[in-house]
Amino acid sequence: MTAEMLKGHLDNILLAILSSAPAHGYAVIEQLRQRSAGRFDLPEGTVYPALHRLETLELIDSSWVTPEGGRRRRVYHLTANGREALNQRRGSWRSFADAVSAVLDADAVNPVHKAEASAP
Amino acid sequence: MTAEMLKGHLDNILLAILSSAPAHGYAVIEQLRQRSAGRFDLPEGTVYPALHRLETLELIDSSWVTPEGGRRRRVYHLTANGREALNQRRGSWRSFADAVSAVLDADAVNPVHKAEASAP
DNA sequence: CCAGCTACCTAGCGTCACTAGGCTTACAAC
DNA sequence: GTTGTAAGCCTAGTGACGCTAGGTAGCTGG
Repeated sequence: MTAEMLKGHLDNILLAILSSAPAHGYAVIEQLRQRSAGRFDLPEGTVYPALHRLETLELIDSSWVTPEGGRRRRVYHLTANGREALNQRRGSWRSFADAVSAVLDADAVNPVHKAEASAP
Repeated sequence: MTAEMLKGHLDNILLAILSSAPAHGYAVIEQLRQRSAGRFDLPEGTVYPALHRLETLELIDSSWVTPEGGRRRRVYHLTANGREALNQRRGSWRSFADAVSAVLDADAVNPVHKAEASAP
């Protein structure tokens, strides 16, 4: 699971996290860790800039919240645009994932039987 | 299906293509188009450098071949390392894809019923 | 007081797919 | 014969983006 793999997909999963409930950056990171069974354990330097990017794109917006006896946090929530984008991106994720799987599994579903299967 | 999505996955699908049969660059591009039902229609400027990269990593190697009445082509085929790497990468692809799907579909399996379900 | 956690931010780096261009050879049409 | 089109290969440069490394600040417990 290299770092490059995430490129182009980070925005999507961030939107997905925020679609369940508004959350601040740190919480987003924890949610991601949980929902992915520890496979996405992202550094802050990855997540914060991504959130800023999404806000610039107006797919999310933020508000500062100070919980009782806590320090202030920046809480993000999806905009209408964001929700729409998420649905769209879920579709293109499926399309992409299907395409990759199709290529990866093309003739190697069961490599042992390959010769057998492709025989006339 | 943006361009960024492919990052970190291109090598894997190229290895997969070459695992069925050796092929030259142009043929790899066509195979990819076919096996992905047109979703991967990659420019040469993407594929050739990637093939060179894989050769440097010794996951594939190449030989110049001149077919009857044709011009010479550079034909690539998997090395033992390449075949091993492919198996490994198939695993990490599944892991990655599962994680993304898990996050994407977490609470949005049926978004229409969400409000209903989360109501007190 | 200091360690450690929460919580936020950013400049710079390295990787990588893609753009845009160039080159050569086979084959068909005019 | 030359012009066009497709096959076939290559590479310098660009832009996007995740990550590293570093900083700031508040709260809690020993």
